[in-house]
Amino acid sequence: MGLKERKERDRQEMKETILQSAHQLFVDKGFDDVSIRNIAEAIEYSPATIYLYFKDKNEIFYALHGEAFKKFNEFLAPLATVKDPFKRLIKMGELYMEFTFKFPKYYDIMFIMQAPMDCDVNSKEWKEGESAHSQLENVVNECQLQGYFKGKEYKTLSFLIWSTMHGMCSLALRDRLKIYEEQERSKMIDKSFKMFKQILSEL
Amino acid sequence: MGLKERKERDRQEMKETILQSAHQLFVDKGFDDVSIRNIAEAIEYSPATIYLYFKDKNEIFYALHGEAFKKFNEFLAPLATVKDPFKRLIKMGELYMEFTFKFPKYYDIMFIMQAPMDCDVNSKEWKEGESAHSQLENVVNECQLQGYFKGKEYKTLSFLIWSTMHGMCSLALRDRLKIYEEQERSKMIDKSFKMFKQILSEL
DNA sequence: AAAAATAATAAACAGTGTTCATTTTAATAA
DNA sequence: TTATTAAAATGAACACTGTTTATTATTTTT
Repeated sequence: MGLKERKERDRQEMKETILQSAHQLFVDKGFDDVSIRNIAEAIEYSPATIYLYFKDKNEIFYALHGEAFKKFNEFLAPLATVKDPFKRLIKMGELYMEFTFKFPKYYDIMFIMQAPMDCDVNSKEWKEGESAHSQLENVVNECQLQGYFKGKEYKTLSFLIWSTMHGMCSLALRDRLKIYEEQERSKMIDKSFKMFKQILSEL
Repeated sequence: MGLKERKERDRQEMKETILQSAHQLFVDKGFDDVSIRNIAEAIEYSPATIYLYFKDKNEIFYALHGEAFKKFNEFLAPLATVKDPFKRLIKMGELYMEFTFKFPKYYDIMFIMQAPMDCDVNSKEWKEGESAHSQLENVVNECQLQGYFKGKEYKTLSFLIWSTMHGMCSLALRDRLKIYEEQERSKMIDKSFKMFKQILSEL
């Protein structure tokens, strides 16, 4: 009687196949430059078949969005070994930045791209994203227990820290540093990040 | 003998007409959702005509990009009346934020959208953008002369300040604050901006 | 083996940016 | 004023896009 189950398994496998192809193309070219037809061609199915497994391109967006956050959370795994909360916060920033420039297309989909309105706040993809964020809030909170960031609301400060990191990363990714000389440019991110860390340590 | 000149004037007028239509549509719908055909229809010309005045859609992007920065610089005009450099810096941040949420489509094109690689660094559109940025660096520099931000490179700090403002604004514009409760969300930007101003004052 | 259910697809629709041969309009010369 | 030349505008096409639907092929069930 394992028929229904096998059917369901096949279905999940097909979804997985589609997503793997989408993933591959997407990492190379970015979401907007990958068409349904591209994905279909890669898996040697017709474009219409994609629509039997995903409602529309947005649904693929969300799947990749979730995948990106999962990858991001894995990327943050080394944090577990850092006991001191402030050091962990700093390390977190460093990993954030490393991830950004190592997987720019993922960063794009995670934080920059116009995300479709209708997202399911209860999906496991969403939880994956929430996890990363609460990890930040937790470490900031822990810092406060150790005497850092006195008199500052940890949630607000967390958002401010995230904003700063995101600002630097997204301006770089979206080529808004051309106001700086070629040489200056590459070091601007490093220098400002260094300054940011210093400011945090004196807060 | 003013024939060549009139021709050139007509040409500029037509470019202006196209740009005005593009502008209007764009402010409503955003760049990606405005097609060449939309613009053509609005000015009652054929789509092909647009290409007699603009090389491609990117060239229209740049024109609007320049326009946005011009508008932004005008928006910053009130700064001239603020003598104290630190107060001026704060006011600049407030205007930056106000501009962002008043003209989100412009902000998008200025700082978020993937800008085409081939931009002319010597164009007047570009200078307009540079002006806003050097205004920031100048005011930060002036702050230092008054004793603020001791021991910090003003250019680096300027970028860090910009990054923070951009981070908050762009995360909000791109709907990345859904991790916060509906009620909390609307106040998060205000609270973090307030905290940022406080941090700056103690730097 | 026939009937019912499922899966895959070809073809079409309405849209996109862009190009080019053709036609219309305007300026010049006879 | 008319014929010729130069400029401006366009219709139609190309190669794409996301998406839908009627049709065909494949399984599963009777």
